[in-house]
This record gives sequence, structure tokens and C-alpha cells, in this order.
Amino acid sequence: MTPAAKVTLTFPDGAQRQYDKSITGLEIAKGISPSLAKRTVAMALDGELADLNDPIEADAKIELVNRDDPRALELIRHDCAHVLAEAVQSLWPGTQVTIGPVIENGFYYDFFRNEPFTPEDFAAIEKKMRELIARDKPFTKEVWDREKTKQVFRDKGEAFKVELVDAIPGTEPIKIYYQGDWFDLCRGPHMTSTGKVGNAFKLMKVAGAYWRGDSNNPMLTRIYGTAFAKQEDLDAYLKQIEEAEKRDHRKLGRELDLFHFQEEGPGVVFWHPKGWTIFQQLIAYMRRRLTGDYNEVNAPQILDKSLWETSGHWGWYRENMFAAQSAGDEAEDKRWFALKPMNCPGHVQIFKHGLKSYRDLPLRLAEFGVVHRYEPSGAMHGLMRVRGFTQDDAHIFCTEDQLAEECLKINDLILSTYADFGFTGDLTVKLSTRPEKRVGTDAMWDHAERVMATVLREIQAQNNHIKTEINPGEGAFYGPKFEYVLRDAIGRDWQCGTTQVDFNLPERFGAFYIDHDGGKKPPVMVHRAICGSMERYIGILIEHYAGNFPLWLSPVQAVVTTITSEGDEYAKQVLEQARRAGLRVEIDLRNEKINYKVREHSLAKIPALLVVGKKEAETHSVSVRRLGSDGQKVLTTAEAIAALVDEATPPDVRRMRETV
RNA sequence: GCCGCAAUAGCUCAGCUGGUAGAGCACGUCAUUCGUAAUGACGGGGUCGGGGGUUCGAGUCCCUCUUGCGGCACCA
Repeated sequence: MTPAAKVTLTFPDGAQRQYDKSITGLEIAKGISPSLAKRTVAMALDGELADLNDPIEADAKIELVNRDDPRALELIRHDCAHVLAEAVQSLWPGTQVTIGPVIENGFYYDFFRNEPFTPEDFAAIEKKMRELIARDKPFTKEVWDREKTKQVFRDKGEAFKVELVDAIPGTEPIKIYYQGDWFDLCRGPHMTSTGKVGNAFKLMKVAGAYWRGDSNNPMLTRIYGTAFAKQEDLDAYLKQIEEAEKRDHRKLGRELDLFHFQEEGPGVVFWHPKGWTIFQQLIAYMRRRLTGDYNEVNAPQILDKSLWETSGHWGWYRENMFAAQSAGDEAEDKRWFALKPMNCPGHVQIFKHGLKSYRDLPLRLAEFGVVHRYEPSGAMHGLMRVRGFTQDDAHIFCTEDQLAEECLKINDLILSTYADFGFTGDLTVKLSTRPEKRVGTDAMWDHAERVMATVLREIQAQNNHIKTEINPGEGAFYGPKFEYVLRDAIGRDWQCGTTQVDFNLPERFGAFYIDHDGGKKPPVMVHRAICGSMERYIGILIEHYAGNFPLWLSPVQAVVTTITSEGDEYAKQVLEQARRAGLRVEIDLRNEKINYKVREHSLAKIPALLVVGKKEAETHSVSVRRLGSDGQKVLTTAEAIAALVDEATPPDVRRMRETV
């Protein structure tokens, strides 16, 4: 008789032990101590989470995962999704289940049911879920035959599950997880029983979602939830959401009187004086950053349809364009014009004007271009997604040899710009490569992708806080691109900067330069934006700073105000002096108590309050109260103004001064 | 665009099962001249998002459009 086969397992402390092959994690845990077995909810084999009841068939590093392990959070959430599904099906028999994955901060489960769920149903569902958790049924796994599985789900009327089985590759086993009588098709792993889910869960919202993410498919009802190991963690998470909502740019935009939207202009912004000041500061900043390298231009807002036919937009992108005609009745002038959705065709026209030599390259044309795009109605979101916006756009016309250097130069500009606004973490650079539908030869794509992959490695090497990703097949039809993605205060990702190589447009418009050999060559065109959309970038800034802008961006940098009307004359002098020093200052001489005025300007997030009374008037000083601190400091007026002027120096200007 | 929800004074919101619109803040007037987060009194302000319907009667019920919100899809 041959001895039973053995497996060698390595524990986290380095200890190695031999066990009979096919031993389960649970048996191992029990062998160590019953209390350990009780605490353990899953195991990790060579770092991969697995069911505790899985037989171990090969040598591995093993870790027993208890419920407090960060890795168990994923399991808690996934198990919670299963409990949610059982609860829903037990409350509303006939509801079809589909999928229920773990996502960042929680999980969801998609259901198909003729009657939609509403948040009012949550209480009943959560109650049922608590019952199922209290029942504490073990999760048990079975591997089923593919055809049997389909038949079972077909008999249950679970058409979506049948489709899911079909989507599982033939090489993979069909796994079914039971929790009591209820079972679901699932890849796993799961914890040992429903009781391990605990009670720190909450259903968050309902939403519609297309089956398999395709808008041609039926719409399902998605229930979002979240779950944590401990109630404190759940409470902290809910608190964090609440805090994030307080800095929502739409709310702050109204409270700080920055901008508004109204019914007649869906997706287009009315910028108020304060918001527009921020906008102008931002543009001034970008303009300074372009000095020396770029030439700023301005191309028309509307152009004849024929130009957009040449560019390809009329064919590819017409659904998203606004078109305009003369509104008069004269029949002879009924040309169609389109509002520009992009600035590139305009810039190509400028490039084409006059013969260009290779000596002129790289030629960098920049524009704060206002573009209009007919975005789907459901896509609009405050300043983040609008139908009319300003791009800090530029197009670089260069040779293929210059491409890498230009991409790196743009990268430097983008990263240093973000750093100037305090975005030093949570930044992802994505390289999107050739899609199936594309123009240009494979040789061109090979070259560009090679160059850009090198640039991406360089970016990664120089900046260890930046995440890089490759999105295969996600490039534009005209060339590969980099996308720079910032994360906002509510944890949403927004694409800001972009660098896009374009093999298409110069040729479509017949743009060329004269090369060394006297021959005509189409230039490589690079589209790039730093902020992307100024509107969106300001939206992100509002949330990033929670409305407390640094002094250089603040619409109103200081308010001069008085204790009593005795100080009025002196306050006016202080105002005059501060304005002459270049500060954006306002004055508040209202006959109100100082408490009242302090409160009001603090709520308006005015960074500095310069309070003057009799004492200050006599000593040519001001009492400076800074936003966020509850004390004040008396300085001479000249000192106070000088300090504010220094602080209000934009970061790029300060850098320039320091390097000179 | 799709699913769901919502729209009442400048803002935040109340208005139960249909019976003729209310609060706080803001705004205006007057009084108050006050030392760092709300002084008091009085007053003005709404065709209840638009249109249609049911009803003796609609802010309230139904239909529709518009806009917004939460997601999904989209973001060349």
C-alpha cells in the first residue's frame, strides 16, 4: 500500500507542515485550535482567497483569514450581496437574479422584475437580510454539470442565469453556492456561513442598469449596498459620504455665488462675477505656463458644415453636434453651420495658412476654445459634464521623431500644473491603444504606441505616486492617447488632461510641411489639454478645496470692515491701499454688529477679514482675522497688505521668482 | 438616451387621506454705533416647473413636456 499523498503548507510565520492531500482549510484550523477554526472565515492559498472548505491539492503558502482581515471585507460584501438576493427573492418570488459583484465601497445586485424597487422597500429587505444572517446557514459549494445547471435555472425561470452559464468558458467548472435551500451560480469564494456577514451593512440606493452593461439589453433594477466588518467602519463611511456631500461643487457654487444653471440652458453655465474671477485666474495661470512654447490663437465658433464633413466629424460625431442656420426667412442663405465640438479643425486651418517648413516644427498652437457638444441628457452633471465648455486646448504639429519629446514635455506641464493645485495623489495616467475601427497604417500605430509606451514607463519611473494603466483598444480611431484622471472629493474619477496622437486630421485636410529633401510630408498632430475642461476643472477645485480657495484663486481675497461708522473713512483708505497693491478686496460699512459681519463673511469663505475700529485708525493698523482661525492679529496696514500680496502670488510666479 | 425619484418664496423646507399656501433664513423700512460666527420691531414677496385631464373644487389624483437628482449607457 502506497502512503497517502501529502501536501506541504507554509504558514505566515514560515513554519512548514505536511498534511494529507485534499485536507481542507477548516480541518487545518481545527487541528490548530477550535477557537481559531471558529474565527477563520476563509483562507488564502499563495495569496489567493479560497473557501475554507476547499480541499488543498498542492503545496502552497497558506494563510487563515479571519473576519477582521482587510481581505475578508471583500467576502463580507460578496456574501452580503448573496443574502440580499435571497432576501429579495423570498419577499418577491418571481424576481429574477442576475449578478451581484463587490465594488469599491460596497456591492450591488441586479434584479429583473416588472415592478421596480424603491428605497421604501429597503427596510423590509434589510429586515429579511438580518433574519437570514441570524439563521447563519453555511455556504456550501457544489460543482454542477453545465447542461444540468442550465436546465435547473431554466426550470426556475431564471433566463439571465442561463445566459451567464453560457458565458462561462468551457474549461471552468460551474460552481453553485448554497446558503440553506437558496443557491446561486457564483465564482466564489465565500465565507463559511451567512452569519459571518454581520450586521454592519446598509442598502444605499436603487438604480437602473442595463443587462451586461449594454444599452440594447433590457434594463434591470440594481440595488446598491455596503457592508463592513464593524459598525464603526460603516458609520465612518456614512459620515465620510455626508462630508463629501457638503463640498459638492453644485451646492458650494450656489452658496458661494459662483455660477448657476437654469432650465432654458441645459448644460450651459451662467458664470457669476465670483466664479468668473476664478475662471479668469485659471486662464491667466495657464497662459503664463504656455509662454515661450506655445502660440495662442482663436478659431471661429461656427463653421460651414462642409468643413466638418472634411474633418469627419459630420459623419462620425454628428449626433453630438449643435448645428445652426440663419433664423431669417430668406431662403437663399440656408447654409448649415456647426458649432465647433473641438478646436482641432480650426487649428489645422491656421497651420495650413502659409507654407510650413520642417524648421517651423514643432509648432504649438494653443486656444482657450469654447466648444459645444450635445451630450446625452442623462450625462449632465453640474460643471463636471456640460454641453458648452472651455478647453485649455493645444495642437502640436511635429515630426514623428519629435513625438516622444513632445509627449514628455506635455506630461511635465500636466503634472506640474496639478501639483500647483495640490493634486499630489490619486492620479492615474492611462494609455489607450489602437481600437478595432481605426485609420492609419499599422506601421504608424506601431511607432506611436511604442513611443507612448516608452513615455509611460518614463512617467512611471519619474513619479512613484502616479498609477499607470494600459487600456487596450480604447484609443481614438485616429490615434493612441494618454488620459490623466484625477479623483474628486466624493471619490469619483474625472478625466482632465489628455495627450492624443492624430494620424488622421492633417491628411484629411491636406496639411503638410516641406521636409529636408524638399518633399511634402504630413505632420504628426498631437492634441493636448491640461485641465481638459476649465468648467470641470473648477468643479474639481471647488470640491478639492471645499470652497476654501488658496488666496491666489480666491474671488474676493479680503473684506475690509468696521466696528462702528467711526472707522468708515479709515476703512476706505485701507481698501484703496489694498486695491492699489493688486488685491481683490471689498468693503463692508454696513451698520451691523461686528459679530454679524464676521459670521457672514466667514460663511462666504472670505479668506481674510481686515477689521478696523477706532484703535486701528489711530495706529494705521488692521485687525486681521483669517478664515478657519478664531483669533485675530493686529498688524500695521502696510505689513498686512504686504503679507497678503505675498501669499496671493500664484505658485508658478513664485517658482519663477525663486529660480531667477 | 434608459430605469427610478423629484420640482412649493432668492435659499432650505412644511403642507395628512383633494376644500382655496406656511416657517426659518435672505430681502426692504425703521430703531440700534455695538471690538471678532446671528440686535430688535415692522413689512413686501409664490398663477405651488409648463401644458392638458379627472372633479362642484387640484399644490395634492392622472397624462404629457421641461429641468434637475441617483445610477446605467455615452464621453469621439
